[in-house]
Amino acid sequence: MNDEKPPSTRERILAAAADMLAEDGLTARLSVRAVAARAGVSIGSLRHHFPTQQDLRDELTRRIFDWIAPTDPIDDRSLPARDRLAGCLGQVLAAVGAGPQAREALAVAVRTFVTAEQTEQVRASYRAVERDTQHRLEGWLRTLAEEGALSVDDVPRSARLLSTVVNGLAYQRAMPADDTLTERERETLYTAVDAVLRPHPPHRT
Amino acid sequence: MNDEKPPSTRERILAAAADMLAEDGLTARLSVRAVAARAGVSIGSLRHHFPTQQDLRDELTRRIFDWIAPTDPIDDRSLPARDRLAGCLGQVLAAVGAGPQAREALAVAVRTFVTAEQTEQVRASYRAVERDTQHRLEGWLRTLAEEGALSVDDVPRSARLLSTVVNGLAYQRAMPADDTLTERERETLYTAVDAVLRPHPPHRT
DNA sequence: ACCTGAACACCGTTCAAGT
DNA sequence: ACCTGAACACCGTTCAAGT
Repeated sequence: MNDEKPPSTRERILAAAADMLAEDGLTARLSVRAVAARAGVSIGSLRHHFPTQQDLRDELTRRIFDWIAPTDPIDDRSLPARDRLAGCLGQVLAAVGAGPQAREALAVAVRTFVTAEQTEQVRASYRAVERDTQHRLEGWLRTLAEEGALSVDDVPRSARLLSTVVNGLAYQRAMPADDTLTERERETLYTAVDAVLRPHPPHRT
Repeated sequence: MNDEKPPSTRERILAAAADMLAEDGLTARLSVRAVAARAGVSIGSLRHHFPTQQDLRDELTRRIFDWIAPTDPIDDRSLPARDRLAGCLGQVLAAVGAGPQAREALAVAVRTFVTAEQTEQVRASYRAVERDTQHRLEGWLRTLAEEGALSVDDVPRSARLLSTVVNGLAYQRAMPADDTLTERERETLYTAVDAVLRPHPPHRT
């Protein structure tokens, strides 16, 4: 059966932008004119579907994040430790969301813990959140420590670094960064993960 | 005695840019035309002294940081590389402050960039701040790379990790803190620094 | 060496006009 | 509703020309 539908203009625009991103990587310049030309669509038409250039980028990043990582891979021993740990951290970040959702998340956090009156109640709530995060991270790290990927003694300190990195990434996601910082985010995540795990677990290259 | 010297064009340009930054805060729009007009100088003249707009920004941030922290620990070669780098990051964090001051800093950042209407102006301002930070970090790392403390190829990636870590620490400083924050902060900072500098004993790959 | 401003090649957004 | 492209108001950089 033929369920091929002619791609809508909106989809063609998104596909064109995705192609450009895939080709040029981080340096891709997704200008109105370039994307419109690539999609074979007028500037006005692009603007009709995406009122601002940022709307285009937001939708694009939303799809990219949807496309990756639905499962928790810490127990998937078929993968290298670093990939499993990075996957877990990626899921934590997935909960933060991207674009407007990430901004909302940070705004809520700041409203709740920073600009709110600093009562003991507030402080306790934050400590609880912090502790949960720390426990979660330490759990993952202990799993990997049992496999020798790192020393158990390093678990708390490493968990703290990773939690700081995740906080930093969540912060950066909330900031009006450029289009898709996914690639750089991945890179930062892996740099942090490799800093925590034993140097060079796999011997192959 | 009169030691008043007529400010050079270069200084007038920097002063004009500094004024605009002081007036409008981080969202100040330091375009070639705006700065040149404010300084009473032509576009070409501005370009003669600052070949690119980023050169202007770099010099501006360099002076601002010189103003608040005149000594740069990176140049103190009597100390190990890791202590010098950690010292530089510590200075960045010192600007963030602690306690109420750190909360205020985060609140302002969120108000300015996150909950504010996401205009192109706002995005451009944040990108500029981000770029300035990145350049500053890369400058430090390049200094250490020349001494062999890390590879020049790793500089951009390492700078991004450190910038994420600093953002994460600034975030955590703003949150209702534990007592022993500073100690753990130091530890996290050093873990990150050691991750960036030549990892572990001289086991060459 | 320093300075000028026009010119160039971009950018994102708006909008009257078509279908 | 969807699409078009010209027009507008910016941007950073280049450059022939002046002093």
